[in-house]
Amino acid sequence: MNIYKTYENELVTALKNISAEFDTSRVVVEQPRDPSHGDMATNAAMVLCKQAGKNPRAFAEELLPLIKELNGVESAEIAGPGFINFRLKQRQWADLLNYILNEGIGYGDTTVGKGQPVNIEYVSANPTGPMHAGHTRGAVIGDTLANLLDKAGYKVTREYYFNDAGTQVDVLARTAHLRYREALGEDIGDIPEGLYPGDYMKEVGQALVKRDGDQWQGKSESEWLVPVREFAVEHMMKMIREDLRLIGIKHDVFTNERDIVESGTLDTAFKFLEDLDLIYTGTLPPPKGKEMEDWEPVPLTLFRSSKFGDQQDRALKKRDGTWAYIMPDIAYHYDKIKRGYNLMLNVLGKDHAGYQERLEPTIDAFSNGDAKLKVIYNSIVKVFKGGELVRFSKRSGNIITLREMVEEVGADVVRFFMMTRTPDAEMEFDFDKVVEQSKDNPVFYVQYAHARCCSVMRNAGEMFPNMDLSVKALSSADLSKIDDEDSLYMIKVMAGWPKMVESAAEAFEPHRIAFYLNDLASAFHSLWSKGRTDTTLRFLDENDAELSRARLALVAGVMTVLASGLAIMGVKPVEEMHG
RNA sequence: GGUCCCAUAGCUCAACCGGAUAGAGCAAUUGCCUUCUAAGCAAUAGGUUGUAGGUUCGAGUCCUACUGGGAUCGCCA
Repeated sequence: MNIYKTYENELVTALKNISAEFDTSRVVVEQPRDPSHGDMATNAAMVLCKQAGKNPRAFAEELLPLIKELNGVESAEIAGPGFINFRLKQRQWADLLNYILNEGIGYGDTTVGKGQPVNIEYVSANPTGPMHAGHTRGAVIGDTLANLLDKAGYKVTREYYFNDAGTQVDVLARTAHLRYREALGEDIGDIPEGLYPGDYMKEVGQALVKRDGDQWQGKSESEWLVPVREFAVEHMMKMIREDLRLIGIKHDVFTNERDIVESGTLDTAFKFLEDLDLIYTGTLPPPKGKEMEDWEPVPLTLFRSSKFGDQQDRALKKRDGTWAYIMPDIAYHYDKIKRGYNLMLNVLGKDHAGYQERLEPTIDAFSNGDAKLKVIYNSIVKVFKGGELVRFSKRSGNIITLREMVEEVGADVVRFFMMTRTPDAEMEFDFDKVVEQSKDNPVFYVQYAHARCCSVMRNAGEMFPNMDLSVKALSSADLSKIDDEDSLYMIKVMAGWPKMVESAAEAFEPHRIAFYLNDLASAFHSLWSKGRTDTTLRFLDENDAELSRARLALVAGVMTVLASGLAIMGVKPVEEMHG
């Protein structure tokens, strides 16, 4: 239940009673930024004044009685350019709190997704090494977005796509074979240029020895390449899945390029485009603004993407006749559409800019315009350690792994922190700051609020040993006793949760949840502190069990909403803080 | 050169399909721990939202041009 939406609907109904002609699509009821403006505000007069042929304030005068008659409205007034602000009776807020307690963790669930299947692809790193800091942000964004859309009523599939066929994977196989020889006791010296130098490859070699013994030793590459490659890919994927599990990420579906090709999906997709006369043989113009020494015009198999607004047509085959990288991706999205996804989200690094635009034409063609791909690009994370920028370099093997991050600062910090910026913005992850100055890390602030709630409950248990502190029991408290301004404000912040879920889901912007939780925690910390100086505002009053019960209901509500939000973030709602 | 993204307080960032006096945290200054956990609270200060126009009841948000920063362009992935 979104209380603002409820009032908006009631208001629209009332407006239609005045005149069925009104276009009320832009009428909204929302929470004013400034609480002194009241509980709710509507722009109805300003939006409709033209249709009514009146000036905004005069029209607002006419609408005022309408507002005052809405259920539970205590007062209403006109402000600014024609806003109508109104306040609700205490009872409305008490009822809302009761509702929250009854909904529990499911408070904020909405149906805006209408059960629509949505495919969220994220991480999708190729199996050539462990997860590192650079992968982490996209992983967290994707997973949080999936949680969010799930709560918003979509049918979510979390998908991982990897390439197990390209040159990168052959390099992996060669590295694995070298480490395999090492594990068999050969002195391999330094890892040659062009192979993966990381130590994580050692265990691959050892595992291969364990499985296959020395049967690949001294054989030619053509003999061992395929089996070793397969083994190494499998091993890497296992490693990646374990890494992701460290931050609570588990994909539903893994799809690989080889399957796309071998199952014939790629050929089918290509033929589909051919049949639509979108494939031809031609020559591309030389790339602009870039020195290309080895460029020469060659006839290639091209896709008429320019017909769909692309800058130029795209090559689908290389000059040697093999598929260009884009073709398997095209086929992969063809496959997604065939699997019933009309909404496909893809979380990618910003270096993939243009991916959406390159794939959109084919997606339009495959789905007849019904399917939509939305790529969420995220900027890089700069990792600082010991005051210095850590550069990622696979070559040197000098990478900060996801595992290291989790071991040093914990999964909760990693997950929450990654969500405190819009995906677009670059961010800095400073190990020292995150550990030393906890104020720099909002996850503590939010978790602390939850821990404080738990603390109040524990104290209540001591003060009133016979009181039933279950959420259900507390919801029967006399909530009319909650009438101080700060407590009511607390409820109003909670009232905004369903709307936050909806708007964040519609915009595909999960980071808003983090900011909301911060606000919610802030309201609670403030309320708590009021009780330090003014004992009449404490949650617990030894001499008034009923009042205590009512206030504990409020605390339980805060706990519930915090837990509900933290669930989306994939962060644990802790019961006490340590250290 | 084309395309896309970004520009908001000293720093890092918010601002809910365009709403009222643009908000937090950090850094600065000042109060609050015999009182439900001070990883907290309260307060002060800090702004021509890069520049110039436009659209309208109303613009940080939309449009145009410009300035500055980043990414991208391919038969690479």
